[in-house]
Amino acid sequence: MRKTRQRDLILRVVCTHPGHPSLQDVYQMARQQMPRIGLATVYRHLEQLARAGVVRKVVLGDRVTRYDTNIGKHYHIRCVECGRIDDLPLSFMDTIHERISQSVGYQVLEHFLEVVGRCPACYHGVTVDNKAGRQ
Amino acid sequence: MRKTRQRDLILRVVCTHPGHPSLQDVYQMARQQMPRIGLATVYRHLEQLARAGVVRKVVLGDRVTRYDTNIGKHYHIRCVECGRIDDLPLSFMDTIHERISQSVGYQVLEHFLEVVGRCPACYHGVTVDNKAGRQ
DNA sequence: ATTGTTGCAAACGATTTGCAGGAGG
DNA sequence: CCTCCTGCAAATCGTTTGCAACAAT
Repeated sequence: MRKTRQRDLILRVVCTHPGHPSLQDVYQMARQQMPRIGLATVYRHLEQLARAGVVRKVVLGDRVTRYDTNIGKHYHIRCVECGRIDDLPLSFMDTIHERISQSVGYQVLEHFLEVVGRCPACYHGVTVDNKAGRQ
Repeated sequence: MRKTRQRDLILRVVCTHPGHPSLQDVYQMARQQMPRIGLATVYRHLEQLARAGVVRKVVLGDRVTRYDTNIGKHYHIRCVECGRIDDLPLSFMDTIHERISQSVGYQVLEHFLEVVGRCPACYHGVTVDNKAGRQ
């Protein structure tokens, strides 16, 4: 992989981002520094970063792909009103894999836990509604 | 809501189905009995059934909407190769809601657990590959 | 010079909506 | 006869891919 201005920018943007940026989020942020950058370029670099293990690709119930800069195994909570994502302070259940592969015949690869709710802001009626999405 | 031939058919089809049919699945099955039925009709009735609590709408990591006829709270396992879905023999964690709403400020509404793996058939190289989909 | 990378635009996959005509009550 | 429901087609939404021009080595 070559070193390019785009690559550097995307890496910088995604690593700087505190939260769980979606492809569109990263794209918008990148455009502020490089207005003519293409969505596909951002997409391909994020995929590559995910394959390389630098970020973790996350798909939740709202069907949006997000790239998590927190590599460690953990779960997420999503606000049904505004789309905000937070990490869950819940210990990762490593034992689940063995427990399951016994009972179902599956070879277990991974598992995801998603909690859905209303974030503090939305719960108190201050809904901002960046992006809704429910199931 | 009126009683129509389409409505009856869709209810019958979805309730008959043993598994976790997607919109497309129900559509295809319905078409066998009523070839000119529209996808939108199936979609709208399934949404309505979900709202009425007759079926449960489920979105997993492959982004496909499925309608689960098993109303009880439970989790799912998905085969990364062929897209097969099964219920998980894992007790539903009711305590999770209280535990979480304490630590994060969210009002917790619901939670989903998805295990991803390879089903017996695909694990043993007999992959049928109905529909792939990974994250 | 070679070859991987970029930007644009178009393809995709699945869901969701608009609307004129049709059927239920 | 009045509405709600239906089928068709088109819109949407986000992701993914094809490709000719471009830039890194």
